[in-house]
Amino acid sequence: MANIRDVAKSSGVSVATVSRFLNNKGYVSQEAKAAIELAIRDLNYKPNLVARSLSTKQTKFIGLIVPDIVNPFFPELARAVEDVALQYGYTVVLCNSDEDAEKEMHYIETLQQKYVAGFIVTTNESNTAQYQKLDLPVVALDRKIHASIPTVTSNNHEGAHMGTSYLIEQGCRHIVCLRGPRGVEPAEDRVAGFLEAVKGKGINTLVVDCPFQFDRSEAIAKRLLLENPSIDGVFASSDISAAGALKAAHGLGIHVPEKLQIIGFDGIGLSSMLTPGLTTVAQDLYKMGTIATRLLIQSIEGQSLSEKEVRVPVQLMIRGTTRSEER
Amino acid sequence: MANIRDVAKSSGVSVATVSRFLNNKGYVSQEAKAAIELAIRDLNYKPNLVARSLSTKQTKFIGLIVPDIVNPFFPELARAVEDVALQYGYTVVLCNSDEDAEKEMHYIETLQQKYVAGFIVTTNESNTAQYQKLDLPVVALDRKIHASIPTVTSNNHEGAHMGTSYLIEQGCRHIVCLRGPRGVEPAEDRVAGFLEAVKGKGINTLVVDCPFQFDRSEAIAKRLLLENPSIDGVFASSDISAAGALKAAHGLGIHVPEKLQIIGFDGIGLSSMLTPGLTTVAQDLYKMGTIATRLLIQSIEGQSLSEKEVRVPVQLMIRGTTRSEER
DNA sequence: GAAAAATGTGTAACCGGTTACACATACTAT
DNA sequence: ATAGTATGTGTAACCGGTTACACATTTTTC
Repeated sequence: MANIRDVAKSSGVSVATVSRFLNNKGYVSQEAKAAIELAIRDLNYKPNLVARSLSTKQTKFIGLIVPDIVNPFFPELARAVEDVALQYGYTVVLCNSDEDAEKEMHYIETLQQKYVAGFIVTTNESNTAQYQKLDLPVVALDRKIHASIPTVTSNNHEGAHMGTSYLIEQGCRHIVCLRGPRGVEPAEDRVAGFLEAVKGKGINTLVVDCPFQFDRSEAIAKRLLLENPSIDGVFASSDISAAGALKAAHGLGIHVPEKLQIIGFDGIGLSSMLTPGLTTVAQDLYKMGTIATRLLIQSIEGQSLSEKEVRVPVQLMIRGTTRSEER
Repeated sequence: MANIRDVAKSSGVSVATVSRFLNNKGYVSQEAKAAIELAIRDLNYKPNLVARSLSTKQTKFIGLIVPDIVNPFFPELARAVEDVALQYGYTVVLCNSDEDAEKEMHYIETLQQKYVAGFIVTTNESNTAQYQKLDLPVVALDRKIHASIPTVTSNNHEGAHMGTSYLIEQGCRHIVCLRGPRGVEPAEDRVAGFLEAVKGKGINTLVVDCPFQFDRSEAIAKRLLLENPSIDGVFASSDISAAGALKAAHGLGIHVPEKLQIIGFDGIGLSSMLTPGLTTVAQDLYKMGTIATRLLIQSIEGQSLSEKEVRVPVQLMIRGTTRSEER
């Protein structure tokens, strides 16, 4: 593989000139440019990005930290991150943390040793301190890590309020809220939105902890539905949990939406694949991912951030797990 | 950040000795070891992996090329790849190719410039030639690229045969095969398995092209079911397509599995979330991913490969979209 | 007791870029 | 005519590791 010195020799200029040409920096005469271009083509020269990184202390790698890429929520974000990254010449390093602070730490350290340019974080560990003292750009996606870290989230509170209100409008009087894990900011916001929507409406409510996992959600919903036959509505804090609840209802022979209405949150692809289609408070995941990535790249490239905290609006997707008006 | 020269100075030895210590290579006396260990702790020294890479022309990055991480099939592979990679100190670079040969080429080139250590490829472009002339280790996962490239696949032919035979056993007499895209090796093998299973059984069959996409699959299935009311079985080449068919059947008021039985292929998480649960020919995706990654790492680290072509067995998962024996 | 092998260490070149700085020339302004 | 600015270029140090090679000392072998 040809290197920059070969190009310099072949084009009759110095490496500095070639480097200036490559980086569009400083003065390079037209003749020099032409000669260098020719040499580059001749030699099929490609700059060695590792050498460049060593010198500049910067790579074009972005670390994307997700709890588990198998959870269908995250690929939708990852996809958006990757698209924007590619557009700006970056590549994405995938890090599954399993919500394990240690594993997450490990990734942060290793990638730092590899001069990663920045991180997009979709996890909510106690590593807050780590991220702050890290002097690398970080953007929090879908969950807030710390006030000092740029964040892209949905309007979770409003979304939950909207979804819950819709359940009430459609006639639910005994609603269970399958809330997400404690301490996860969006989950907390959604419970708050739920509670606010329900307040003073004379609704019988039940708030139950429920992880963002299908199997666990199904089991929890099954138990609840058995123990409380009067439940006629489920507000789930995630589509995965809603899917679990739907499956549980089917298993118990409870008709959805006639006897039980269910509403999810997220708007992942899965929600439209279920039968009936899942009514859900859809986040614009793709948009969230692109915004977060653009913020990160801005920050990497030393521009001041256009915004520090972005809230993407949320949209109620009405499908088959709630009764439609016309019935 | 301390560098190796700082460590050398602080421990009173030369950089060569420190380097030998770090890499467990060559002779280092006990005293030197102790002094270096101390210095490393003192200075909180972490080797600069970029500098190392420049010198060794090797990184610990693995490129994972997938068509689209949003397709739930691929995260399950990605997860396995990542787990094994982490175990061996590698990190995974995520590349969505969108089945676009050009995009794929772009990734291959860029990552080569970054000294990526090897590739795991789950796409089936015409880039065969590229991969061959690439003098980097490559492993093909879930699809064969070329005889010269180590490959990990499922027993697709046998699986399709098994699934189709099961449909016949359960009474299907007019089966449609939703086959995957042309030229994709596993899709071809599955059609072949289907055709073999059906041969001479007096089964009315229909083989239809159908991409691995939910929406398209639903639309195609809908049309087929409307045009051919006698169809009583669907053998889909992927769970995604099967999910589309299931949704189509529901939409048309066709009861599954009473009037129509459906069987998928892949065994992704989605299959158990549907109602009824999808009967499917399950691949052991996690295992496939781990084997592929281990092969790649073996190859990167210069060991001769234990196997060149691995076929992972497949398992029929009987769930609710087929009639169970006891009915 | 001499030769051979094993152990231990340091110097300096190398990987392939970037860039500070010195220097040269051409143009512009006064 | 002269200073000042814009344009253009090259040398060499630097980023932070690895490693070939030379050399010294100790241990083993016969």
